[in-house]
Amino acid sequence: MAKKDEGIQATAESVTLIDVARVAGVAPMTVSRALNRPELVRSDTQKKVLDAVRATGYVPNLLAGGLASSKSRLVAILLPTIANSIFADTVQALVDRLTASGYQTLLGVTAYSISREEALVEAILGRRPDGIVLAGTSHSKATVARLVKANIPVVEIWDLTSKPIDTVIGFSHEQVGKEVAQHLVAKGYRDFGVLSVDDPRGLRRCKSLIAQLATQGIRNTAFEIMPAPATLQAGREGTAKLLQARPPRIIVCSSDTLAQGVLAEAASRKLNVPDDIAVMGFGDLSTAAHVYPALSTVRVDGATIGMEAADTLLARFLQGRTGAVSSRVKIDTGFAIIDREST
Amino acid sequence: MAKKDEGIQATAESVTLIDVARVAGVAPMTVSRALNRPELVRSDTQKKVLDAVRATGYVPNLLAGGLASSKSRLVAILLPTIANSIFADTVQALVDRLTASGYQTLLGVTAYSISREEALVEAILGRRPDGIVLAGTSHSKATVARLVKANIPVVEIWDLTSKPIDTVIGFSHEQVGKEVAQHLVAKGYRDFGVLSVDDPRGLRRCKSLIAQLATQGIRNTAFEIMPAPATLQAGREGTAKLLQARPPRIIVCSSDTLAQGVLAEAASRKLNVPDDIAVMGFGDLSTAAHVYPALSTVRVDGATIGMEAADTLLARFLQGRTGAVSSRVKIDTGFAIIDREST
DNA sequence: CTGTTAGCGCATTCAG
DNA sequence: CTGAATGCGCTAACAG
Repeated sequence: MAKKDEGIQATAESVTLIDVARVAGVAPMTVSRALNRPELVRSDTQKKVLDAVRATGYVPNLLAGGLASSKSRLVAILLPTIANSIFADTVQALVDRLTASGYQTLLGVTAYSISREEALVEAILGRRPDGIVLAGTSHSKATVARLVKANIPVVEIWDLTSKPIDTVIGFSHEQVGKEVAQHLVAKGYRDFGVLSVDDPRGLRRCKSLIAQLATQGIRNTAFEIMPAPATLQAGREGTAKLLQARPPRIIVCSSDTLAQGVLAEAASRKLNVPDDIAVMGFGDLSTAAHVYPALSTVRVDGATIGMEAADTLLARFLQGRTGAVSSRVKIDTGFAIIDREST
Repeated sequence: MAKKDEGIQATAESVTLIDVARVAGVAPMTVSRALNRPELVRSDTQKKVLDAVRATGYVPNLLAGGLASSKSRLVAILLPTIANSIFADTVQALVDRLTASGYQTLLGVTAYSISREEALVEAILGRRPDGIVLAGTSHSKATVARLVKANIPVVEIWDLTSKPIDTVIGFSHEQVGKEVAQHLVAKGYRDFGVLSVDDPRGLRRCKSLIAQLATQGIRNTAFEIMPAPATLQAGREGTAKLLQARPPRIIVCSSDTLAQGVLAEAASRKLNVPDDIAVMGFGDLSTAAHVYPALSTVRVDGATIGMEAADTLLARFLQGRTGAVSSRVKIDTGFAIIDREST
């Protein structure tokens, strides 16, 4: 490469450890130690090194470091979506905690597609992350195989399963559906409409609810499925469809966003909630709660899921490469039915 | 779990290029080419390689690849927050497009803190990303210096400045404030209340609005600043404060979330919008628009910003390492005032 | 079209 | 506590 030639401006072709060592008057290895394990270095050499780092504007090359140490200090997070996200709290908590411990986060968006997830997992594994967090517990065989082979901590979140790949943190969507059904039947409801978007976990909640209703003798439940993503508009349209058939006494939604659409549609039809028609959502979107005091919902603690996931990973990292010992941890974060009806 | 005692189970200590080469009966370099530039390889060798890859379960180590080629195929994105995010559309578009072109995205959350941004930039630059996207145009000197020195494409989004580090894509927050003021004054409003959260860009919009009002002879504008993040609750409380002094004819908010709070508070006080009190938001949150047909707002096209940012980066990547030639591109994506008042 | 040689920048051994 | 050798897994730049 041309040394001075046209004298392109201070392009400073990357400063390396060696440059710093030269300036500090020590061996490269000493610089590395001063930066990564300061406790192994005398404080005066430490100072020399830090001065040299500042003087040179050295930025450690983590690719090289990772390659040499096979520790990337990277954690990958795979989510269906970030727009309109009930995962926002989870991600925020996760990223916060990991960043505080010196880990960086690689973000992948699967768009609810198992094949996209598969491609992403492969691409991401190439980056040799120290850990990976996946939303959901339903993955392709190939994905699971790769994950297992990668031999790193894997945390599946926002769901529960009897056979986690490694660790799972979340709650049972079937249980949500079942308990909501029981709760509402106990309150006296008999005539249900169910409105869901086409998202796997939402559908499972709704199907479980319908199944539970059936076991309690309620079989005439109308079920409307809208294409993802959940929007207010989808909620309104779905409501219109449910109402034009045989108006149910209560509409249960797969998410609060949808539920808000129901409320908006109800308002525009001068239907009173919950007296004319009751509405149950999911997710405890704070927006919804404040604007619609009558909206009942199911609260899930997204932030806790994120924190637990981060802590699980960090604990694993500390205990070092434990080999392929999957501990198969299962944490049920639970959920709470929030009944906001004034009745 | 140890199957063969000390023989830890099929830990398959990472398959490398060399293993694949051996299986395929070719040189390592040929494997590399078959994977990265298939057009340079005969199709039968290509096939042998792919078979070997499948047989071995090889996953390329991108750390090593990046180190050797000084191309990481990584793009970093720095945002103030992802919760309650008006950035969601932007990120979605950005990630989608970059992923489609084989780039992965590293996510950093700055929490509106310039010092956190500084630390994050340093950490992220260590990963040698091929490009970086930052929200905002206000950074510490050290951050800018590092970014310039890194000699990679830098895209600043969601704002505009006369001195971009490299490329800037967004709109002028001062202009938003000014035009909103002009618009509302032209409609006859004289008595304003302004409600903002303590977020730099939101404050700039509000201050600009107040300044413009002043130049038009309106100086009695009440200004309430709530701590970030913007929540519905903050909107309600801020409204209460504004109303208890001298109720304004219109309340302008730094965001739609806040505006929804205003609307909720107004509703609970039986105030009619926009007749008793008008409300102007920012961001065109679809939720707000559907639920409150009377909420005026400023629409910004987040998805376009994301797409433009991705395209800018991809174009730069294609044209190769151009050296330190910062083209200083400036793209004004504009904004639109949406007046939903029935008047 | 394919193989060979030589690092990329750092951390893991060991010595001293 | 510090230094020297060695290689992580891959690709650029050449040769053939």
